[in-house]
Amino acid sequence: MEQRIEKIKKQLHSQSYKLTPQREATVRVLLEHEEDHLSAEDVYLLVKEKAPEIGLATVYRTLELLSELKIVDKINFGDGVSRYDLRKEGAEHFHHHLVCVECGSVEEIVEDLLTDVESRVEKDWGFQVKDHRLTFHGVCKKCQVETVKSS
Amino acid sequence: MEQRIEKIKKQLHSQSYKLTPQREATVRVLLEHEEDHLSAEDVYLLVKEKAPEIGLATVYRTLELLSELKIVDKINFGDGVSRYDLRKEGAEHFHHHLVCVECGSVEEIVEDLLTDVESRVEKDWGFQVKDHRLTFHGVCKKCQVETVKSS
DNA sequence: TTTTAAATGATAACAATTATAAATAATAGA
DNA sequence: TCTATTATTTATAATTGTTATCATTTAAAA
Ligand SMILES: [Zn+2]
Ligand SMILES: [Zn+2]
Ligand SMILES: [Zn+2]
Ligand SMILES: [Zn+2]
Repeated sequence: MEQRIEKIKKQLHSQSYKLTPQREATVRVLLEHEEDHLSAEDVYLLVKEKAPEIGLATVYRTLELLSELKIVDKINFGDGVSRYDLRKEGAEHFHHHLVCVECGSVEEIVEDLLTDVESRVEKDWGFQVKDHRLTFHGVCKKCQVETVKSS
Repeated sequence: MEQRIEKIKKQLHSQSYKLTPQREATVRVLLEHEEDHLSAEDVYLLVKEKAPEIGLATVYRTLELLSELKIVDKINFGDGVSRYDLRKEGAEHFHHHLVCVECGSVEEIVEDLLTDVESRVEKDWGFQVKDHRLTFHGVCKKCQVETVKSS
């Protein structure tokens, strides 16, 4: 935890941004909920628990800043809200998601499955890939079992 | 054109929906702008040109309906708007997109590059894939040339 | 310390989307 | 056909997520 905060602090400093108390509180919330996919509002409410004086605008600004520095990725699962997802330690690219259409759960795939696909895209379409967003929609393991049971 | 409208009409009827004049006008706009990625507002303005009496809410409802029937796919490129994209004729899955971070252009990949990846996901993660969303962010062919020129 | 710039908090403004209710059109039954 | 019922649409209000504004605070520089 502390190490990762320290690292993020350095990333901010390298672009001459400061890790203010508000920003640190926000980053801590993101770290403590790394498995989740929090909306700005979610983050705001969680940060408020430890630092009640923080404003919603500051949370939005912080998340925007962290996005620009590629510390978090902004993602949208189709409900009207943006969600903010910490990059995995040392990850070059954004990780992938499995969204269950039955229960709404979101699972993560950290492994980069797209190496081959991306070289094809570069070669055959002449498009220089910098990053990607890949989400699978389907039925999670748990819901598959449920379906079998109830049939 | 007429064939595809006829087909969509049947898809609607099969779920006991009607192809009202407003819905037809909306579908026509989508067909005429198949290469584009129109927002609800975009569609509304274009439909209004031929059927000025249509209301924005109707366009939203129609797009929602077409989404449910998998006639169009709703996609979000990270600006705050949903965009609506007709499924390619006979396509099983949603096609992919190449978004240029320089010029904002959006190119399409109709070929399904994910067959292997999806079978891995099914096998190794036990997730039953129904559909996907894949977008690459990077530099398009044209902007790569620009960069070379100006350097 | 004084000056300057950066960051914050409260709140207003904005834009996209959804909900509501009255009007219209289509459909089915008598 | 007329009537009743249902589906659909229009106009508009309400809601929601996000961004902009501005006065205030904090931190850094001179
Ligand atoms: Zn994630
Ligand atoms: Zn599930
Ligand atoms: Zn497309
Ligand atoms: Zn480009």
